[in-house]
Amino acid sequence: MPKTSHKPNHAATEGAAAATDDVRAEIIGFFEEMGRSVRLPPSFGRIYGLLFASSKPLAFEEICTELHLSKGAISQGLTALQDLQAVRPISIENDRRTYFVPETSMRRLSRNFLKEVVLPKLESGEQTVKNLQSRLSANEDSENADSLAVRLHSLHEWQRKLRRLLPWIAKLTVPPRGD
Amino acid sequence: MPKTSHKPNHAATEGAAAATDDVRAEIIGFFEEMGRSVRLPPSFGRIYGLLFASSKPLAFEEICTELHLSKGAISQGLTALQDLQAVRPISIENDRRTYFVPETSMRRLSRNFLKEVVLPKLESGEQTVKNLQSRLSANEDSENADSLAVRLHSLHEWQRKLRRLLPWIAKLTVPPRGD
DNA sequence: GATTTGGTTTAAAAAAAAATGAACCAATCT
DNA sequence: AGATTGGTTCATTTTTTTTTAAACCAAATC
Repeated sequence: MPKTSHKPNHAATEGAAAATDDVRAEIIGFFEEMGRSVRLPPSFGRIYGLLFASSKPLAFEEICTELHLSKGAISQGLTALQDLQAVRPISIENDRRTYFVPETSMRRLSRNFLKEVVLPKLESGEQTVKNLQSRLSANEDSENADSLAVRLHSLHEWQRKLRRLLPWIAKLTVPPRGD
Repeated sequence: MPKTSHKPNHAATEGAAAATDDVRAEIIGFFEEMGRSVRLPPSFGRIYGLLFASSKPLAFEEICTELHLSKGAISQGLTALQDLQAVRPISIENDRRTYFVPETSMRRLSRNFLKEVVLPKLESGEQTVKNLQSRLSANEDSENADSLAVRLHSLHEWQRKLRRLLPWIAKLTVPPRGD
């Protein structure tokens, strides 16, 4: 099989398939960019994009060759995406390889992301702020301790609000009567 | 004046000031990390953090020396932060230098951020998806065109929902009755 | 039990992002 | 006018991140 990425197809559907390949490339780019904005390496986004654009599960090897990426990159990418529950491995009869399908529910994707990456960061931030506040009140003396206390308080408020809002973001839903 | 970063202070407040400096360093680190998670270079977050931790406006030069960063870095950082409206320049009587103060309202900060960075990205994404959908329906033939159409549709829905939710995120408020 | 297949781990190379520092500019001061 | 101050720009260097590729492992096959 040649390495060039177009699939074999009838003469009749040839042009259309090429167009579809175009679309697929653009979807891959789209998810690369999406991932980028939440600090995933390009390869991770591209892997997800390829799976998203594919109508059937893909095996490790296929992903490698389609994306022209090394086995190492794919392995790392798939592991991370599984951790985020953005892709799921499935096994297929009489085939030793594991295939992968994308999580396509945007709702579940965002819920997992918030839970796995945003929430931990928020929690550690809350801890830091609490810690700073108590350290600050411990030595109540410096000229600017007061203004700092005010600012830390607003930070604390903000964290509280964000935490309350998080579930709604996860669902990407505006609550009843919220319209 | 020595380059070491502790300020001159009375013997009585010496220990406390050191502790306050500690707190300040940690705040700087906190914002460095915050910035990082929205893809700002470390220096940008640190500049904001320094201003946030300071009770009075700081001049360009002071920022340089406090953070041990080059003039170039500070200049770029301040420009970007001003674009995001995360810091504001102020002028002071009989002083040629411009001083800077942080925007401390977390609400305004998040509003600006969403408007300046999230919304544009969302809009360009919407455009891409629309474009892909029409290109896909143009050649209605490929075996997997259907499943792709379904997926693109869910992507579209997601964008629509996110757009509706954005204002609530900007305000970091759970909508009325949303509790 | 040797070999092939499917995949992981990791040191090293490549690429990308960030910081530096020197040249530069525009006000102000002498 | 010349020098100084406050700051910007941008080519170069440094640091960090990402990818590669080679060594490795475990399960299945010969």
